[in-house]
Amino acid sequence: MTVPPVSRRDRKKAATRQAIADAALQLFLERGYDQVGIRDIADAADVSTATVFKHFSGKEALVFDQDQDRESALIAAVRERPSGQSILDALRLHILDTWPSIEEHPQAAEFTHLVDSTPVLRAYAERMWTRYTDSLSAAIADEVGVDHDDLACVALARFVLDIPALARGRQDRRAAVEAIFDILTHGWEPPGKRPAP
Amino acid sequence: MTVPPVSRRDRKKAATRQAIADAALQLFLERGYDQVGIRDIADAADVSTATVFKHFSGKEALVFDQDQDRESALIAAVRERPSGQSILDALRLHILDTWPSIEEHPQAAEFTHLVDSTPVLRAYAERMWTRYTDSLSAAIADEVGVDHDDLACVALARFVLDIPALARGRQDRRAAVEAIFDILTHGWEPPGKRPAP
DNA sequence: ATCGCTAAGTTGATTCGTTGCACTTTTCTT
DNA sequence: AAGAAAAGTGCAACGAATCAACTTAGCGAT
Repeated sequence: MTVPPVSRRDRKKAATRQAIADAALQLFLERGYDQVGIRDIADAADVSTATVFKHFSGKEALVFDQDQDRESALIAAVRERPSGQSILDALRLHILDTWPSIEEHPQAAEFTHLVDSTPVLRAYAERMWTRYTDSLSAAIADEVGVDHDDLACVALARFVLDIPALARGRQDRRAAVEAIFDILTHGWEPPGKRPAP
Repeated sequence: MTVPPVSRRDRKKAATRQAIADAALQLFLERGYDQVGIRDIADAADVSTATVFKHFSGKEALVFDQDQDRESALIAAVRERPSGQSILDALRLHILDTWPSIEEHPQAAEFTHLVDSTPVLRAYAERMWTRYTDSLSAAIADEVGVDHDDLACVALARFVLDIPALARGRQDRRAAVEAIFDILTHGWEPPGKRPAP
Protein backbone atom coordinates (compact mmCIF):
# COMPACT_ATOMS: atom_id res chain seq x y z
CA MET A 1 0.00 0.00 0.00
CA THR A 2 1.47 3.37 -0.97
CA VAL A 3 1.27 6.55 1.06
CA PRO A 4 -1.79 8.62 0.04
CA PRO A 5 -0.87 11.81 -1.83
CA VAL A 6 -1.03 15.00 0.18
CA SER A 7 -1.91 18.03 -1.89
CA ARG A 8 -5.00 18.43 -3.97
CA ARG A 9 -2.85 18.53 -7.07
CA ASP A 10 -1.31 15.19 -6.27
CA ARG A 11 -4.70 13.73 -5.56
CA LYS A 12 -6.07 14.86 -8.90
CA LYS A 13 -3.00 13.60 -10.66
CA ALA A 14 -3.36 10.21 -9.04
CA ALA A 15 -7.05 10.24 -9.92
CA THR A 16 -6.49 10.79 -13.63
CA ARG A 17 -3.75 8.20 -13.63
CA GLN A 18 -6.12 5.74 -12.03
CA ALA A 19 -8.91 6.66 -14.42
CA ILE A 20 -6.62 5.96 -17.35
CA ALA A 21 -5.42 2.65 -15.95
CA ASP A 22 -8.97 1.54 -15.16
CA ALA A 23 -10.31 2.49 -18.55
CA ALA A 24 -7.41 0.75 -20.23
CA LEU A 25 -7.76 -2.49 -18.30
CA GLN A 26 -11.50 -2.63 -18.84
CA LEU A 27 -11.18 -2.08 -22.57
CA PHE A 28 -8.33 -4.56 -22.85
CA LEU A 29 -10.33 -7.25 -21.08
CA GLU A 30 -13.41 -6.52 -23.19
CA ARG A 31 -11.89 -6.42 -26.63
CA GLY A 32 -8.33 -7.69 -26.30
CA TYR A 33 -5.11 -5.73 -26.19
CA ASP A 34 -4.55 -5.30 -29.90
CA GLN A 35 -8.14 -4.26 -30.56
CA VAL A 36 -7.84 -1.21 -28.32
CA GLY A 37 -6.05 1.95 -29.41
CA ILE A 38 -4.57 4.68 -27.28
CA ARG A 39 -7.32 6.99 -28.50
CA ASP A 40 -9.99 4.61 -27.25
CA ILE A 41 -8.40 4.64 -23.83
CA ALA A 42 -7.96 8.39 -23.80
CA ASP A 43 -11.58 8.91 -24.82
CA ALA A 44 -12.85 6.49 -22.21
CA ALA A 45 -10.84 8.23 -19.51
CA ASP A 46 -11.81 11.63 -20.94
CA VAL A 47 -8.26 12.84 -21.42
CA SER A 48 -6.04 13.46 -24.43
CA THR A 49 -3.64 10.90 -25.80
CA ALA A 50 -0.70 13.04 -24.77
CA THR A 51 -1.87 12.83 -21.17
CA VAL A 52 -1.84 9.07 -21.33
CA PHE A 53 1.84 9.11 -22.21
CA LYS A 54 2.57 11.63 -19.49
CA HIS A 55 1.48 9.04 -16.95
CA PHE A 56 2.64 5.83 -18.57
CA SER A 57 5.77 5.12 -20.48
CA GLY A 58 3.96 3.15 -23.17
CA LYS A 59 0.96 1.07 -24.03
CA GLU A 60 2.23 -2.04 -22.28
CA ALA A 61 2.83 -0.18 -19.03
CA LEU A 62 -0.90 0.50 -18.84
CA VAL A 63 -1.46 -3.15 -18.04
CA PHE A 64 1.08 -3.49 -15.25
CA ASP A 65 0.10 -0.67 -13.01
CA GLN A 66 0.97 -1.93 -9.58
CA ASP A 67 3.29 -4.87 -9.98
CA GLN A 68 6.13 -2.79 -8.65
CA ASP A 69 4.91 -3.46 -5.11
CA ARG A 70 5.90 -7.07 -5.50
CA GLU A 71 9.45 -6.01 -6.16
CA SER A 72 9.65 -3.88 -3.02
CA ALA A 73 8.18 -6.73 -1.01
CA LEU A 74 10.75 -9.10 -2.39
CA ILE A 75 13.60 -6.83 -1.40
CA ALA A 76 12.12 -6.25 2.02
CA ALA A 77 11.91 -10.00 2.49
CA VAL A 78 15.66 -10.17 2.01
CA ARG A 79 16.60 -7.13 4.06
CA GLU A 80 14.28 -7.71 7.00
CA ARG A 81 14.46 -11.47 7.29
CA PRO A 82 14.63 -13.03 10.78
CA SER A 83 18.17 -13.27 12.07
CA GLY A 84 19.75 -16.63 11.41
CA GLN A 85 17.63 -17.25 8.32
CA SER A 86 19.56 -17.74 5.11
CA ILE A 87 18.93 -15.49 2.15
CA LEU A 88 17.78 -18.40 0.04
CA ASP A 89 15.28 -19.44 2.68
CA ALA A 90 13.99 -15.92 3.02
CA LEU A 91 13.42 -15.70 -0.71
CA ARG A 92 11.87 -19.12 -0.91
CA LEU A 93 9.45 -18.58 1.93
CA HIS A 94 8.46 -15.15 0.77
CA ILE A 95 7.78 -16.32 -2.75
CA LEU A 96 5.82 -19.32 -1.56
CA ASP A 97 3.82 -17.05 0.71
CA THR A 98 2.85 -14.44 -1.79
CA TRP A 99 3.17 -15.28 -5.46
CA PRO A 100 1.07 -18.39 -5.93
CA SER A 101 -1.82 -17.04 -3.87
CA ILE A 102 -1.81 -13.83 -5.89
CA GLU A 103 -1.88 -15.58 -9.19
CA GLU A 104 -4.46 -18.12 -8.14
CA HIS A 105 -6.91 -15.47 -7.03
CA PRO A 106 -10.04 -15.83 -9.13
CA GLN A 107 -10.15 -12.16 -10.09
CA ALA A 108 -6.72 -12.51 -11.65
CA ALA A 109 -7.76 -15.29 -13.99
CA GLU A 110 -8.85 -13.15 -16.91
CA PHE A 111 -5.97 -10.79 -16.33
CA THR A 112 -3.51 -13.67 -16.53
CA HIS A 113 -5.22 -14.87 -19.66
CA LEU A 114 -4.92 -11.43 -21.20
CA VAL A 115 -1.19 -11.34 -20.59
CA ASP A 116 -0.57 -14.92 -21.66
CA SER A 117 -2.48 -14.55 -24.89
CA THR A 118 -0.75 -11.35 -25.97
CA PRO A 119 2.87 -11.87 -27.02
CA VAL A 120 3.95 -8.28 -26.54
CA LEU A 121 2.57 -8.34 -23.00
CA ARG A 122 4.30 -11.62 -22.21
CA ALA A 123 7.56 -10.09 -23.36
CA TYR A 124 7.01 -6.97 -21.31
CA ALA A 125 6.16 -8.94 -18.20
CA GLU A 126 9.30 -11.02 -18.47
CA ARG A 127 11.49 -8.02 -18.95
CA MET A 128 9.77 -6.21 -16.12
CA TRP A 129 11.00 -8.85 -13.72
CA THR A 130 14.51 -9.20 -14.97
CA ARG A 131 14.76 -5.41 -14.90
CA TYR A 132 14.62 -5.62 -11.13
CA THR A 133 17.83 -7.59 -11.05
CA ASP A 134 19.86 -4.58 -10.03
CA SER A 135 17.91 -3.68 -6.93
CA LEU A 136 17.49 -7.25 -5.75
CA SER A 137 21.13 -8.12 -6.26
CA ALA A 138 22.12 -4.95 -4.42
CA ALA A 139 20.00 -6.01 -1.48
CA ILE A 140 21.55 -9.46 -1.44
CA ALA A 141 25.06 -8.07 -1.74
CA ASP A 142 24.42 -5.69 1.15
CA GLU A 143 23.25 -8.52 3.37
CA VAL A 144 26.27 -10.60 2.50
CA GLY A 145 28.67 -7.72 2.74
CA VAL A 146 30.18 -7.61 -0.71
CA ASP A 147 30.20 -5.18 -3.60
CA HIS A 148 26.91 -4.45 -5.32
CA ASP A 149 28.17 -5.90 -8.56
CA ASP A 150 29.31 -9.18 -7.05
CA LEU A 151 28.68 -11.78 -9.71
CA ALA A 152 27.23 -14.46 -7.46
CA CYS A 153 24.69 -12.02 -6.07
CA VAL A 154 23.68 -10.72 -9.48
CA ALA A 155 23.31 -14.27 -10.73
CA LEU A 156 21.17 -15.31 -7.80
CA ALA A 157 18.94 -12.29 -8.24
CA ARG A 158 18.54 -13.04 -11.89
CA PHE A 159 17.72 -16.69 -11.29
CA VAL A 160 15.18 -15.86 -8.63
CA LEU A 161 13.52 -13.34 -10.92
CA ASP A 162 13.29 -16.01 -13.59
CA ILE A 163 10.97 -17.97 -11.34
CA PRO A 164 7.70 -16.33 -12.42
CA ALA A 165 8.44 -17.15 -16.05
CA LEU A 166 9.45 -20.71 -15.17
CA ALA A 167 6.54 -21.45 -12.86
CA ARG A 168 3.96 -19.92 -15.19
CA GLY A 169 1.48 -22.45 -16.48
CA ARG A 170 2.51 -25.24 -14.10
CA GLN A 171 -0.24 -27.19 -12.48
CA ASP A 172 1.38 -27.03 -9.03
CA ARG A 173 3.13 -23.71 -8.70
CA ARG A 174 4.32 -24.29 -5.15
CA ALA A 175 6.04 -27.52 -6.09
CA ALA A 176 7.64 -25.74 -9.03
CA VAL A 177 9.01 -23.01 -6.80
CA GLU A 178 10.38 -25.59 -4.38
CA ALA A 179 12.03 -27.53 -7.16
CA ILE A 180 13.73 -24.44 -8.54
CA PHE A 181 15.01 -23.44 -5.14
CA ASP A 182 16.32 -26.93 -4.73
CA ILE A 183 18.46 -26.39 -7.80
CA LEU A 184 19.65 -23.07 -6.51
CA THR A 185 20.49 -24.54 -3.11
CA HIS A 186 22.07 -27.87 -3.96
CA GLY A 187 22.96 -27.57 -7.61
CA TRP A 188 21.43 -29.13 -10.68
CA GLU A 189 21.24 -32.88 -11.16
CA PRO A 190 19.75 -34.91 -13.98
CA PRO A 191 16.18 -35.62 -12.90
CA GLY A 192 15.23 -39.30 -12.53
CA LYS A 193 13.17 -40.80 -15.30
CA ARG A 194 9.47 -40.38 -14.85
CA PRO A 195 7.20 -43.39 -15.26
CA ALA A 196 5.77 -43.29 -18.77
CA PRO A 197 2.10 -42.23 -18.64
CA MET B 1 28.84 -21.44 -41.37
CA THR B 2 25.62 -22.15 -43.25
CA VAL B 3 25.26 -24.27 -46.37
CA PRO B 4 25.40 -22.14 -49.55
CA PRO B 5 22.02 -21.80 -51.26
CA VAL B 6 21.47 -23.86 -54.38
CA SER B 7 19.25 -22.21 -56.94
CA ARG B 8 19.83 -18.82 -58.47
CA ARG B 9 16.69 -17.55 -56.82
CA ASP B 10 17.97 -18.54 -53.41
CA ARG B 11 21.32 -16.96 -54.12
CA LYS B 12 19.73 -13.67 -55.11
CA LYS B 13 17.47 -13.77 -52.14
CA ALA B 14 20.40 -14.31 -49.84
CA ALA B 15 22.25 -11.52 -51.62
CA THR B 16 19.54 -8.92 -51.07
CA ARG B 17 19.16 -10.05 -47.51
CA GLN B 18 22.86 -9.59 -47.01
CA ALA B 19 22.80 -6.22 -48.73
CA ILE B 20 20.09 -5.05 -46.38
CA ALA B 21 21.86 -6.33 -43.30
CA ASP B 22 25.15 -4.77 -44.37
CA ALA B 23 23.61 -1.42 -45.16
CA ALA B 24 21.75 -1.44 -41.88
CA LEU B 25 24.78 -2.30 -39.78
CA GLN B 26 26.93 0.29 -41.47
CA LEU B 27 24.37 3.03 -40.99
CA PHE B 28 23.73 2.01 -37.41
CA LEU B 29 27.42 2.14 -36.59
CA GLU B 30 27.81 5.49 -38.33
CA ARG B 31 24.85 7.39 -36.93
CA GLY B 32 23.48 5.29 -34.11
CA TYR B 33 20.44 3.04 -34.08
CA ASP B 34 17.80 5.64 -33.37
CA GLN B 35 19.16 8.05 -35.96
CA VAL B 36 18.57 5.61 -38.80
CA GLY B 37 15.13 4.95 -40.26
CA ILE B 38 13.92 1.95 -42.15
CA ARG B 39 13.63 4.12 -45.23
CA ASP B 40 17.29 5.10 -44.97
CA ILE B 41 18.26 1.44 -44.88
CA ALA B 42 16.00 0.56 -47.77
CA ASP B 43 17.47 3.38 -49.85
CA ALA B 44 21.04 2.40 -49.02
CA ALA B 45 20.36 -1.21 -49.99
CA ASP B 46 18.37 -0.05 -53.04
CA VAL B 47 15.20 -1.91 -52.13
CA SER B 48 11.76 -0.89 -50.97
CA THR B 49 10.82 -0.76 -47.30
CA ALA B 50 8.40 -3.62 -47.82
CA THR B 51 11.29 -5.81 -48.94
CA VAL B 52 13.15 -5.07 -45.73
CA PHE B 53 10.28 -6.49 -43.72
CA LYS B 54 10.03 -9.49 -46.03
CA HIS B 55 13.50 -10.50 -44.87
CA PHE B 56 13.55 -9.31 -41.28
CA SER B 57 10.84 -9.44 -38.68
CA GLY B 58 11.57 -5.93 -37.46
CA LYS B 59 14.12 -3.21 -37.07
CA GLU B 60 15.91 -4.86 -34.18
CA ALA B 61 16.34 -8.11 -36.09
CA LEU B 62 18.47 -6.25 -38.62
CA VAL B 63 21.22 -6.03 -36.04
CA PHE B 64 21.28 -9.68 -35.03
CA ASP B 65 21.65 -11.36 -38.35
CA GLN B 66 23.62 -14.50 -37.53
CA ASP B 67 23.37 -15.06 -33.82
CA GLN B 68 21.10 -18.01 -34.40
CA ASP B 69 24.11 -20.14 -35.24
CA ARG B 70 25.22 -19.89 -31.65
CA GLU B 71 21.98 -21.46 -30.55
CA SER B 72 22.35 -24.44 -32.86
CA ALA B 73 25.93 -24.90 -31.71
CA LEU B 74 24.83 -24.83 -28.11
CA ILE B 75 22.26 -27.53 -28.70
CA ALA B 76 24.71 -29.61 -30.67
CA ALA B 77 27.15 -29.37 -27.79
CA VAL B 78 24.57 -31.00 -25.55
CA ARG B 79 23.37 -33.64 -27.98
CA GLU B 80 26.74 -34.71 -29.35
CA ARG B 81 28.83 -34.50 -26.22
CA PRO B 82 31.43 -37.23 -25.56
CA SER B 83 29.96 -40.21 -23.76
CA GLY B 84 30.44 -40.05 -20.05
CA GLN B 85 30.52 -36.25 -20.00
CA SER B 86 27.85 -34.60 -17.91
CA ILE B 87 25.46 -32.14 -19.47
CA LEU B 88 26.67 -29.35 -17.26
CA ASP B 89 30.27 -30.01 -18.26
CA ALA B 90 29.34 -30.09 -21.91
CA LEU B 91 27.61 -26.74 -21.63
CA ARG B 92 30.40 -25.22 -19.59
CA LEU B 93 33.17 -26.31 -21.91
CA HIS B 94 31.31 -25.31 -25.02
CA ILE B 95 30.54 -21.86 -23.69
CA LEU B 96 34.08 -21.33 -22.50
CA ASP B 97 35.34 -22.43 -25.88
CA THR B 98 33.21 -20.21 -28.04
CA TRP B 99 31.49 -17.26 -26.38
CA PRO B 100 34.29 -15.25 -24.82
CA SER B 101 36.50 -15.49 -27.88
CA ILE B 102 33.67 -14.29 -30.06
CA GLU B 103 32.88 -11.32 -27.93
CA GLU B 104 36.50 -10.37 -27.38
CA HIS B 105 37.21 -10.26 -31.07
CA PRO B 106 38.33 -6.72 -31.89
CA GLN B 107 35.89 -6.32 -34.78
CA ALA B 108 33.06 -6.93 -32.38
CA ALA B 109 33.96 -4.03 -30.11
CA GLU B 110 31.95 -1.35 -31.81
CA PHE B 111 29.12 -3.77 -32.40
CA THR B 112 28.98 -4.57 -28.72
CA HIS B 113 29.02 -0.88 -27.92
CA LEU B 114 26.14 -0.30 -30.30
CA VAL B 115 24.03 -2.92 -28.58
CA ASP B 116 24.97 -1.87 -25.07
CA SER B 117 24.24 1.77 -25.68
CA THR B 118 20.81 1.21 -27.22
CA PRO B 119 18.20 0.09 -24.70
CA VAL B 120 15.84 -1.43 -27.22
CA LEU B 121 18.68 -3.52 -28.62
CA ARG B 122 19.75 -4.66 -25.18
CA ALA B 123 16.21 -5.77 -24.53
CA TYR B 124 15.99 -7.58 -27.84
CA ALA B 125 19.28 -9.36 -27.28
CA GLU B 126 18.21 -10.59 -23.87
CA ARG B 127 14.90 -11.82 -25.16
CA MET B 128 16.56 -13.45 -28.13
CA TRP B 129 18.48 -15.72 -25.79
CA THR B 130 15.71 -16.58 -23.42
CA ARG B 131 13.55 -17.33 -26.45
CA TYR B 132 15.77 -20.30 -27.13
CA THR B 133 14.82 -21.84 -23.81
CA ASP B 134 12.38 -24.23 -25.43
CA SER B 135 14.80 -25.85 -27.86
CA LEU B 136 17.66 -26.06 -25.38
CA SER B 137 15.52 -27.52 -22.64
CA ALA B 138 14.10 -30.02 -25.10
CA ALA B 139 17.62 -31.13 -25.96
CA ILE B 140 18.54 -31.50 -22.32
CA ALA B 141 15.36 -33.39 -21.54
CA ASP B 142 15.98 -35.76 -24.41
CA GLU B 143 19.47 -36.55 -23.16
CA VAL B 144 18.21 -37.18 -19.67
CA GLY B 145 15.21 -39.15 -20.82
CA VAL B 146 12.35 -37.12 -19.40
CA ASP B 147 9.46 -35.13 -20.80
CA HIS B 148 10.24 -32.01 -22.77
CA ASP B 149 8.52 -29.82 -20.23
CA ASP B 150 10.39 -31.21 -17.26
CA LEU B 151 10.82 -28.30 -14.92
CA ALA B 152 14.43 -28.95 -13.93
CA CYS B 153 15.47 -29.06 -17.58
CA VAL B 154 13.60 -25.90 -18.47
CA ALA B 155 15.12 -24.15 -15.49
CA LEU B 156 18.63 -25.22 -16.37
CA ALA B 157 18.19 -24.08 -19.95
CA ARG B 158 16.91 -20.74 -18.78
CA PHE B 159 19.76 -20.25 -16.34
CA VAL B 160 22.37 -21.17 -18.92
CA LEU B 161 20.84 -18.75 -21.40
CA ASP B 162 21.03 -16.03 -18.77
CA ILE B 163 24.81 -16.31 -18.86
CA PRO B 164 25.42 -13.86 -21.71
CA ALA B 165 23.48 -11.17 -19.90
CA LEU B 166 25.25 -11.92 -16.62
CA ALA B 167 28.76 -12.12 -18.02
CA ARG B 168 28.37 -9.00 -20.15
CA GLY B 169 30.67 -6.22 -19.10
CA ARG B 170 32.79 -8.35 -16.78
CA GLN B 171 36.52 -7.87 -16.96
CA ASP B 172 37.19 -11.62 -16.96
CA ARG B 173 34.41 -13.33 -18.84
CA ARG B 174 35.86 -16.81 -18.46
CA ALA B 175 36.02 -16.53 -14.71
CA ALA B 176 32.47 -15.25 -14.72
CA VAL B 177 31.25 -18.24 -16.70
CA GLU B 178 33.07 -20.60 -14.35
CA ALA B 179 31.58 -18.92 -11.31
CA ILE B 180 28.06 -19.16 -12.66
CA PHE B 181 28.48 -22.82 -13.52
CA ASP B 182 29.78 -23.37 -10.02
CA ILE B 183 26.48 -22.09 -8.70
CA LEU B 184 24.55 -24.30 -11.07
CA THR B 185 26.64 -27.33 -10.13
CA HIS B 186 26.98 -27.02 -6.37
CA GLY B 187 24.32 -24.53 -5.40
CA TRP B 188 24.54 -20.95 -4.26
CA GLU B 189 26.48 -19.90 -1.19
CA PRO B 190 27.07 -16.46 0.27
CA PRO B 191 30.35 -15.25 -1.22
CA GLY B 192 33.14 -14.42 1.21
CA LYS B 193 33.78 -10.79 1.94
CA ARG B 194 36.17 -9.08 -0.39
CA PRO B 195 39.05 -7.01 1.00
CA ALA B 196 38.06 -3.36 0.96
CA PRO B 197 39.93 -1.53 -1.83
C1' DA C 1 -6.49 38.23 -1.32
C1' DT C 2 -3.65 38.02 -4.92
C1' DC C 3 0.36 37.56 -7.94
C1' DG C 4 3.31 34.91 -10.19
C1' DC C 5 5.35 30.11 -10.57
C1' DT C 6 4.96 25.54 -11.59
C1' DA C 7 2.96 21.43 -13.18
C1' DA C 8 -1.07 19.17 -15.61
C1' DG C 9 -3.53 18.94 -19.54
C1' DT C 10 -4.95 20.13 -24.41
C1' DT C 11 -4.54 20.45 -29.38
C1' DG C 12 -2.74 19.43 -33.62
C1' DA C 13 0.80 18.24 -36.36
C1' DT C 14 4.52 15.07 -37.21
C1' DT C 15 7.66 11.22 -37.26
C1' DC C 16 8.44 6.45 -37.59
C1' DG C 17 7.79 1.43 -37.61
C1' DT C 18 4.91 -1.74 -39.71
C1' DT C 19 1.28 -3.82 -42.63
C1' DG C 20 -1.76 -4.52 -46.62
C1' DC C 21 -2.83 -4.50 -51.40
C1' DA C 22 -2.52 -4.53 -56.18
C1' DC C 23 0.89 -4.93 -59.41
C1' DT C 24 5.41 -6.17 -62.03
C1' DT C 25 9.48 -8.89 -62.66
C1' DT C 26 12.26 -12.83 -62.10
C1' DT C 27 13.06 -17.61 -61.67
C1' DC C 28 11.67 -22.48 -61.39
C1' DT C 29 9.16 -26.41 -63.21
C1' DT C 30 7.52 -29.30 -66.74
C1' DA D 1 7.63 -22.09 -74.28
C1' DA D 2 3.84 -21.68 -70.78
C1' DG D 3 2.42 -21.07 -66.61
C1' DA D 4 3.02 -21.43 -61.53
C1' DA D 5 5.49 -19.57 -57.64
C1' DA D 6 8.03 -16.43 -55.43
C1' DA D 7 10.63 -11.89 -54.94
C1' DG D 8 10.22 -7.31 -55.17
C1' DT D 9 7.76 -2.62 -55.96
C1' DG D 10 4.96 1.49 -54.94
C1' DC D 11 1.90 3.52 -52.29
C1' DA D 12 -1.37 4.28 -48.97
C1' DA D 13 -2.63 3.70 -44.47
C1' DC D 14 -2.66 2.71 -39.39
C1' DG D 15 -1.19 3.11 -34.70
C1' DA D 16 2.20 4.39 -31.28
C1' DA D 17 4.80 7.96 -29.66
C1' DT D 18 6.76 12.73 -29.51
C1' DC D 19 6.89 17.71 -29.88
C1' DA D 20 5.70 22.61 -29.52
C1' DA D 21 2.76 26.18 -28.23
C1' DC D 22 -0.92 27.07 -25.53
C1' DT D 23 -4.54 27.01 -21.56
C1' DT D 24 -5.88 25.89 -17.03
C1' DA D 25 -5.55 24.96 -12.20
C1' DG D 26 -3.30 24.58 -7.78
C1' DC D 27 0.64 26.25 -4.81
C1' DG D 28 3.45 29.27 -1.99
C1' DA D 29 4.91 33.52 -0.35
C1' DT D 30 4.22 38.04 0.21
